Amino acid sequence: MAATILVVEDEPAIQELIAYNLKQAGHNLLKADNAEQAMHIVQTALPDLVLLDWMLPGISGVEFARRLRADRRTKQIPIIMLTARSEEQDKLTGLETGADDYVTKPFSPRELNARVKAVLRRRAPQVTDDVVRLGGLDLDPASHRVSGNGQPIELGPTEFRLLHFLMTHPERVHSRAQLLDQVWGDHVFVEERTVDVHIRRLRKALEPSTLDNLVQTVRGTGYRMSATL
Amino acid sequence: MAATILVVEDEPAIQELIAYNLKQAGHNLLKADNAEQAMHIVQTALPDLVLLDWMLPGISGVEFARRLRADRRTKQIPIIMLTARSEEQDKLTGLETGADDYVTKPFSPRELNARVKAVLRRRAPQVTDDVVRLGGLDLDPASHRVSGNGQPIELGPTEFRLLHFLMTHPERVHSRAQLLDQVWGDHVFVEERTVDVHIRRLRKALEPSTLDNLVQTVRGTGYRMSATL
DNA sequence: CCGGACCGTCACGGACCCGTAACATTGCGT
DNA sequence: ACGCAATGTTACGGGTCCGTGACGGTCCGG
Repeated sequence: MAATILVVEDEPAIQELIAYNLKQAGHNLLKADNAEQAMHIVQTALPDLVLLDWMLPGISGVEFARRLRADRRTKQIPIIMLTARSEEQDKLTGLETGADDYVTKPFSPRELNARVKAVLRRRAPQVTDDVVRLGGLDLDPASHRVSGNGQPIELGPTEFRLLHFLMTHPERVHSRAQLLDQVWGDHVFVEERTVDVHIRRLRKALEPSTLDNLVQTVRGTGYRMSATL
Repeated sequence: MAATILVVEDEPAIQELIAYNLKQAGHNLLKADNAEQAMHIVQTALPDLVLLDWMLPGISGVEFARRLRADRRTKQIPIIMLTARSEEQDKLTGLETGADDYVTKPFSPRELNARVKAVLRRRAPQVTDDVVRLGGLDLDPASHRVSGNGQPIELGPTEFRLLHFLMTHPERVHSRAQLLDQVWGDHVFVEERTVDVHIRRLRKALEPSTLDNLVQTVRGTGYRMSATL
């Protein structure tokens, strides 16, 4: 539960307030009061979470977030943005840019802690190279092998990455766009329906093990990996 | 708890009275004595609450409220209306228009403060994707799963959003128009009776868990989610 | 150069869901 | 008790979303 958190905030008072509370909650704190400094810290320390003030001198919070998202090493670091007003516009821009949540000033320490906790919990399943086991499925990223109920399963590269992602983020609905981002990679221009086809191929490959119903459709939303049966 | 409040009132004496009291309570005050002026302030300052006299020269309070509700940026700003008469008609019109509460003149400062406090506290709970539990129902936005008394429940997309909204705003009556706004989205042209049908479908889906009576009808007003039984 | 593996797209058909109307029922005022 | 209005309930047509098979293209290794 203890995490390294970077706070990017130019007002010393607010930064102190945040830092105090998060230290109380058992986190390690890093501080920056502008985007350049923050960028440097991110590159070297790779924090688990960034608390980002939306209004910054020099490079804005929006731009900073965009740069984080552009780099493969930092793209999955969650961002909580701090915004002065509860303006709908900011929220939209923020969420589009890739912020995971937002907190409007003024905020209570309790609220801040709750959000931080939620975001960290949400990102909990870290992508590792460990063997993933779930619901009778075994997937080994190192050897690139998959087996269902002991029987080996043959998968193409894309289906493998797809299954890997789904298994490491189970019990959670992923939109086709999210799957394209996470499995195909950013900035690829591929029809969303393509996801359907690969889901189909994945299911077909899981059929012999009668594990194909682990991959479930949530109509109007996306796909989900069930953890049981 | 400190909030920015806009007072729209044409009688200087009453405006002063209100302003004095609310400043004492620690709020930031904005004042307007007609609707045009008020509209301008709202657009630029985005207050947290509007105290609105129902009888105004020029554009009436009703019309002003309607305009607030028409704009996406201002539609969720709560409104407390001040009405001279305690006539049932005014209350109904007001609540239909989207006022959150009303205070009838003459009122005591104590009552006014109480109402303001209540409305601010009541402000829409922030939408998070945390699991919602209530009265035996579990709803998980992330995995898009619902269960009642442990048994899984199948819902269509609309019923899911409907139940989600009701569970996050329980013990409160929602008119059909409000439900259409919140669940269907803005600017959709859908018959209000459609809400009835989806309520029906939701109840039917909850029947197997004998939780269907959690969704209650308030005749002449709308629907409400009960927190118990 | 050829063939296989893999991928992205498309088209078709079916399943599902939604909005509406029409009818049945309930609740409330008189 | 009666009648009106509000709500419950059901059925249906249309539209959207999704599963599925097929097709052409690309990339490599032989």
